[in-house]
Parts: sequence; structure tokens; C-alpha cells
Amino acid sequence: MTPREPVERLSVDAVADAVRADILRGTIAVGEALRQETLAQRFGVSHIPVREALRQLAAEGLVSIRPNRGAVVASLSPDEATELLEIRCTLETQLVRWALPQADADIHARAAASLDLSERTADVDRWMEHNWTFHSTLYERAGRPRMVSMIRTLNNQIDRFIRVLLSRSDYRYRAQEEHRAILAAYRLGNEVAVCSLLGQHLLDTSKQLAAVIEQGNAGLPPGGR
Amino acid sequence: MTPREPVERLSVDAVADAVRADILRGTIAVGEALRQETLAQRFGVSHIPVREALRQLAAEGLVSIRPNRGAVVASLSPDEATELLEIRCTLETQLVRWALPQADADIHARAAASLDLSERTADVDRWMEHNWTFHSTLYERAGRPRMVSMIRTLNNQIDRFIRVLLSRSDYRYRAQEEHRAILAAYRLGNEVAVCSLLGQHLLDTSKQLAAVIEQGNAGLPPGGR
DNA sequence: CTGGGTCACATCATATACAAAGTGCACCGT
DNA sequence: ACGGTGCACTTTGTATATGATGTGACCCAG
Repeated sequence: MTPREPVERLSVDAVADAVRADILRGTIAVGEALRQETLAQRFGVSHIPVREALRQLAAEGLVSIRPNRGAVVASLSPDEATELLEIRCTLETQLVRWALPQADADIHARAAASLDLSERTADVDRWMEHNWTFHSTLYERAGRPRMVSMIRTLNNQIDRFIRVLLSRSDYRYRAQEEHRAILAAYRLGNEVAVCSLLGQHLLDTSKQLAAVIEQGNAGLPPGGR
Repeated sequence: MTPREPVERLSVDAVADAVRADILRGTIAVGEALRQETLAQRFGVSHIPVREALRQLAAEGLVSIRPNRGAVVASLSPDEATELLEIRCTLETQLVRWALPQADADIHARAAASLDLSERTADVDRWMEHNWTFHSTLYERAGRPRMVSMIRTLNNQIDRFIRVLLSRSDYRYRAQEEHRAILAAYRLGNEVAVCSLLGQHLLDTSKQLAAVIEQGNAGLPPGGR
């Protein structure tokens, strides 16, 4: 009667989850090869589930599969990064418009809490986590689960590079400032201000991100994709 | 020197493309089982590429895989359909805002041409095709290829149901009217009007679509997903 | 040296065969 | 009629073999 145990999922999913986590954390560098045999051994499965997992990750934009040459951790051009953030911006502002009228004290408190937590932690992983919680709390009340999960997928594609941003610039400080401004306007229910600030925040992020990627690629041989 | 031949793609992609086409055309009905062995025989391959192709299609939202029970053509709840069209609406209106200032006589002419073509054809497949051309021409000049392909993927998930809509209601007539109004405002460069009309058009579509799906599901046993 | 060609090796892509596990259904005895 | 049992079918995964493809080292000619 109790909802059954997680049922020991398919090994394809287990492999996909593990590799996805590695990619998101930056454990595997951009452009690094993902050899089927190696992954199969690491996870104690044959290469068949590995192939399927890689294809899954390719669909999520995290790896790129080059026929007959194997899979590598996907790179991201400055153009792509910019466009991904534009999409995110478009969707997020719309979500906030829907959510704002429904926002209550609970939402305000939780958004503020994740902001505080992100301020206090030194750990990059934690910061990313709290950052996501902050953003997603803002539009939780919009009740658009698929839209949120779509934004989540978009985010996964850029998180690795945001991570670089965090270590190389004052991005974190500026983001924090911008988040506070967004939350202030959000509390007041000022839709125009929230959307404008949020848009500015993501535009700002996109600019810095494109710069970091450009600069990062400068050190690599061309044709990295 | 000449751009090399299509290179006879991987059989995984061949299978995925063929099955995708079948699903989009409605050749395979919603909820119908996609048995690995059957597909393998039809395409003259083993079950391994078939599995990968199915997983690929699952990532695109066209089939749903139930662990240990196989793959079926994905269904769509009214809620999901509505949300998908909301996403599309959000992205399309933004794209049109970017594209409108760049639109020239060529764009106007091509949009009008696809509208005319869609008016004249009796074939449903053709209508769908011209419909897509019309929409995508409107924001071609936005120069956001990834955003467009994202919309394309969203569309693939709902096209099968639009098809039903076409055969069961006056949707086609209304859509044509709405398209003409959109194009008129577009020619004038009236951003506000275009976005408003486009939003209305997609909202209208979403309403009718949700109704059709609801009604369609009424005839099916529950728990179809 | 240097450019080009060749060859061996690593890896991928797919096939085949088979084992294990889950689902659903039919059958059977009560 | 009804609840349990077992079987058949399917999916999932492994093991292994084979062909195809790309990579890089090596060698030879100029």
C-alpha cells in the first residue's frame, strides 16, 4: 500500500544521472572525450546502456555526439550561450508576470531565505543551488511545471560556464546585488520593475558569460566542436 | 571539394527519423505500442539502434517509455497542451518583436505566399507545412536559430492534435483569418498589434486544442498514460 | 627535413545470441 | 465467480563478434 521503493531504476538512467552530475559539476572538462568502454567499466555495465545514456545527454545538450568519433562534453559558443540566456529571460519574465499576483508572504520569505543562504556560503555548488532556488521560487506560484523544467534544462547547459564566471570575476557580488533589487520590487508587487530588473540581471549575466567563453576558447585550438 | 554526400547516416538516426515522421503524420496512433522487435524488422536492423532511437524520441517528447513495459506514442494532457502553447506563444512573440524592425518586402512576400498556399491546398500535411513556414518566416530575421528549433520541437509535440483539430472543427478557417490579421499588422510594423494578435491566435488554438484532447480522451480508458 | 601515403590500432556501430526480470493474461482449482 | 499460479511475451542487459571509421605513427620519396 505504501508507495513502493524507488524500484532500482534502469541502469541507463543511473548512468545518465551520474554522468550528468559529473558534467554539471565540471568534474569532466568541456571537450573531454566520454569513451563508452571507460564509462561501462566505471559503472559496471556493458556499453549498450552507456550509449543510450549518452544519447539522452546529447538530447539535453550536455554532450555532443560525433558519429564514429564518440561523445565529448558539449562546448558552448558565445552565441549559443547568449541565445540560451535570452530564452531563459523570455520565459522567466513571463512566469514572473503570472506568479507575481499569487505571491504571498511564504514565497517572499523563502526567496529571501535562499538569497541569504547563497550570501553566506563559500561553496560554489551550494551557491548555484541557492541561486536556482531563488529564481524558481519567484515563479513557483505560476503553476507551470513544464515551463520550469524547461528552464532547468536550459540552465544545465550554461551552469558549467557560470561556475567559471564565479571564480574569475565579481559576478557573484553583482548577481547578489541584482537579486536583492529584484526581490525588493517583487515584494512590492511591481511587475514592470521586477521584469525589467530580472531582464537586466540575465542580460548582464549573458554578457559576462559570452566574454568568459570567448576568452576561454582563445586558449584552445580552433574547431573544438 | 564538393560538399560530401549525405554520408549514409547512422542507422539510429534513420530509424528515429522514420518513426518520428510516422508519429507526426499520425500513421501511428497515440497510445499505440512501439515494439522493438517489430521496428527492428521493419527497418532491417537489430533491436539496439531501435532502442536508442526510441530514447531519442522520448527526449523529444514524442514517445513515452514505461520501464519494462515498452514505448508508446506519447499522449498529451489538456494541461500539457496548453502549457506547450503558452511557451510557444511567449517565445514567438518575443521573436517577432526582434524580427519586426528587420522585416523587409521579401519577408512580407514570403509570408503572404505561404498564407496563400495554405489557403489553396486541401491536403492536411501541406497545410501544416505552410502554416509552419508562415509562422517561422515572421521571425526569420530575428536571427535566433536555436530559439526557432526549440519552437519546432514544441510544435512536433502538438502537431498530431492540431491535425485532429483541422478535421473536426472550423479551426482552419479561423486560423486563416487570424493569420491574415497578423500579417496585415506585421506589414505595418505595428509591434503591439502583431503581438496581441499572435498571442490571441495561439490562445485560441490552445483553447480548442485542450477541448479536442479532453473530448478525445473521454472515449479512452483512464490511466492511458 | 618535409609532404604524402600507408598501415596498425583504438574506438565506434551494429549484429547475434542469450540470460534475467517484469507484466499481463489465461488457466485452474476451489 | 474468484483468487491465486504459472506461463508466455516483452523488455532490459550482457557477452561477444565483426565491420567501419578515424587517429596517429611510421616510412619513403622528393
